[in-house]
Amino acid sequence: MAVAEKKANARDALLEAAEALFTTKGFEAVSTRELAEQAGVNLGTIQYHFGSKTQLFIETIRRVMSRRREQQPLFLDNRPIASRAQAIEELCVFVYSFLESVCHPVGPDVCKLMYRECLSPSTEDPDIFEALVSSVVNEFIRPVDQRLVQIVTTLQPELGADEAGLIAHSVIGQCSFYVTHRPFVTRLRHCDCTCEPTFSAVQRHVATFSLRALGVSEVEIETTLRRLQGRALESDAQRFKKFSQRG
Amino acid sequence: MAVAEKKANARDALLEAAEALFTTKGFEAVSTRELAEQAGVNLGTIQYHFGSKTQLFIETIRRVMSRRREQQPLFLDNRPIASRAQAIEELCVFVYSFLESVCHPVGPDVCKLMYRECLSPSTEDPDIFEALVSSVVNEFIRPVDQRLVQIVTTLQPELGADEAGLIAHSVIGQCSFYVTHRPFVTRLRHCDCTCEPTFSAVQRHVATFSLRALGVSEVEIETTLRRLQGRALESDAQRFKKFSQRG
DNA sequence: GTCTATAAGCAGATAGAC
DNA sequence: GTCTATCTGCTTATAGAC
Repeated sequence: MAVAEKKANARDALLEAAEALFTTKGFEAVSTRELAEQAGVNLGTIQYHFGSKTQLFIETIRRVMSRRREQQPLFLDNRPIASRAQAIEELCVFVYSFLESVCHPVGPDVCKLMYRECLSPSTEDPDIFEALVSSVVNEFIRPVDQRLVQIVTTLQPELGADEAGLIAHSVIGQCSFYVTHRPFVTRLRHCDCTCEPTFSAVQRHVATFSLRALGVSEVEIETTLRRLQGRALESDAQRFKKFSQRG
Repeated sequence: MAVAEKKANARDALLEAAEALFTTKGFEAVSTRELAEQAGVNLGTIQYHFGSKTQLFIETIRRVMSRRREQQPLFLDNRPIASRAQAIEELCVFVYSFLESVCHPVGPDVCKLMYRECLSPSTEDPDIFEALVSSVVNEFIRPVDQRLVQIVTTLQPELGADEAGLIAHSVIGQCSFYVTHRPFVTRLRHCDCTCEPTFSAVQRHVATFSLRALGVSEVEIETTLRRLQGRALESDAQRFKKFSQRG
């Protein structure tokens, strides 16, 4: 489509274009001609700098995923959790921020990339599969999982690692549902749950549902949500947006 | 690959081959030549009977999804729920059976099909998108959602339709997590959660987590799971397998 | 390091014989 | 209704001039 942006460096221009095209359309659907045109470079440049379309894709995955990690320190900064009340608060902040980050990505949509590519035939290439899985796990899933396990074991210190892990899956699963099932839920409910006013209800529900399952009382939940209202949650979302936009 | 099965009818042979190939490899990754070869028919037969590869794919989606619905009446037969105790039991049966059906599909893997195709560029074709979304919602998501809403509103009759729907999302989201995140969780946990002995722990966890969030007491949960152990859950899984295999 | 030109192959769709 | 042969357009990758 649009071409002719200033290019400092053919290699970097290609990586930029690859990021934009691969994350929106997927590996198979993007042709090398399209990549070259978007980057404003010659077709042969891809072979010269990367050797193949596959290798360019792999480098793009690594770049995107490692940037994603830098962009989400907000609810993952592993600030120590001193009290039960703080753990409850951190879980709320986590759910609100994580849902925001997966439903309304500001940069490239890494969720779409990982779900699409992990099911698509491109992953029959073992190089692509390995790059995808290791990048996604190290830069995206593991930090999220670790933070959740930290929160959960503060709330229930008697829990083993396996049980805490399963609880982390339940929280992540509830959130990513709205990404993986989005078109189907939109049709089913006749509204897009990732848009307001439903989105706020979704955030509140996932936080509440998870806290109830963790044995937190209604009073504690209400108090925390009211305390956070208009303060930490919003400021955290703000911080996320600001941080992401400068990335 | 393998060819030369007896073909009663070229059209049916093509639909059979299309089901096998499209569900395992996806729309883009299957060529018309491959389809014709697998079906043991001539290449031109596809155009003659279906007009295009796209139309053959759409008919395949409809066929697969409507068959899927017939295969899962077990936890969706909408048998009336008379008591709170029965609602708790039905939720357990639902979670165990639903997880089994999505993690260990006996026929074509409809989950893989829907998640892959819904993110892939094939859905830029509005005909494919419409066929996919309406089939998935009508034959797969809505029955599951309705059953869950029925169970949840028995447990908490004061709930509105929106809140009950959000709880249904939470249950489905927890289950489908193990499908959509399977390769990543396998790497993260160094074991495949869809295989024993972890799979049983997952089933038990999702049921317990959801019931706790619905305010069901530990005693009620324990009693129900113990009662179902070796009886309803297993027999329901058996029924599912038997029913599916004859499909 | 970047360019043009082209190779080699596969895609979906079609024309026309039978 | 099924076949063969072919058309047109696309893909990735490469060879060689500059």
